[in-house]
Amino acid sequence: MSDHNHIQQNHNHEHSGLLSQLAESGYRMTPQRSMIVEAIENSSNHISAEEIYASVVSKYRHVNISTVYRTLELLKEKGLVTETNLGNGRVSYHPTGKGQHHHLVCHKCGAIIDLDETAFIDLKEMLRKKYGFLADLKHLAIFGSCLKCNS
Amino acid sequence: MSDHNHIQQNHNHEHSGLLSQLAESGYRMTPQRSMIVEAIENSSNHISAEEIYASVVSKYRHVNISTVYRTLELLKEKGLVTETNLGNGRVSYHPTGKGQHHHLVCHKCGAIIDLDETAFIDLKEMLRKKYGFLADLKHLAIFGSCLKCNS
DNA sequence: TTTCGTGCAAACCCTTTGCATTTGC
DNA sequence: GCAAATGCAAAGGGTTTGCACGAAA
Repeated sequence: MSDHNHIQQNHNHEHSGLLSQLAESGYRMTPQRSMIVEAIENSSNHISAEEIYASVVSKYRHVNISTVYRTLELLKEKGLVTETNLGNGRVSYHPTGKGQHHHLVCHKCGAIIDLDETAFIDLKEMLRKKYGFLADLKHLAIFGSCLKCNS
Repeated sequence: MSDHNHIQQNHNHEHSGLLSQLAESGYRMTPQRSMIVEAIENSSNHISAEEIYASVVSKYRHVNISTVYRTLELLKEKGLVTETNLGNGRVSYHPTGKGQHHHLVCHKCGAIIDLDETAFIDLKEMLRKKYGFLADLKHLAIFGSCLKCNS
């Protein structure tokens, strides 16, 4: 469920972008990091820590989920992935370089509708002008009910 | 910290509004519920489960936090309180009857700026028209950095 | 070889649940 | 008196941490 709305492709085929950027920052190249990064880059859209773990473990059984969390921590610090709270205590990750987008999360059917990054330009501008607040709209998820569910 | 932006008052002084509404729904009146509801209604703005618990326990030592969670569950079901995720894995509660508002959360200093419920009317309308999505904007928190922090 | 990264297990935080007891009505 | 609410303690889910071992540079 909730994946039929993800129509975003991977137009950007530089090999292991995130991985090479980690390496350039002086971090070591390990098979685990390589697989974790691959899972993130191959995900159609956003992917949770558990999903990354599942993907990696299906290749190498001996990977531990704490390594996934530690790698995500690194990637976040370096600004290479963006974290989005999609509700239900679930946090998802997305490579920053793939472009930002926003989420409309239907609390009835669980569908996630993606909006491109320009969708909230007006909102952002309003908040800046009125409140001097620089909204970090890489992270925005709005909850509600979708077209199908509020018929 | 983060409380200096809460300048909202309790203009609505009917005695124990939430409590009487619970009673009208057939639920029993207990000292625990009364204290929990009081803590919510007296909070300047939004209050977490732990904060409610702390407030109640300071009066009657024998209250248990599970009772707080169970009462919040009831109040949510009845639509008497609104739940807002202010980040940091912490969820806050607010009496629905006090009027809705939105939050700008500064991830640098932790300040929470309140916006009144009309602030996102345009946004809501845009989402409805463009996507048929009925945004539930009782819950909205936007993260970013505030005027003081992005000087 | 030496520092960094990993696996493992245990701890963590917040929230939920099962069950026996107490309480409101 | 009886159903509903509570306290307690234990479990749950997702995430983090300490530590000794293993692997990258």
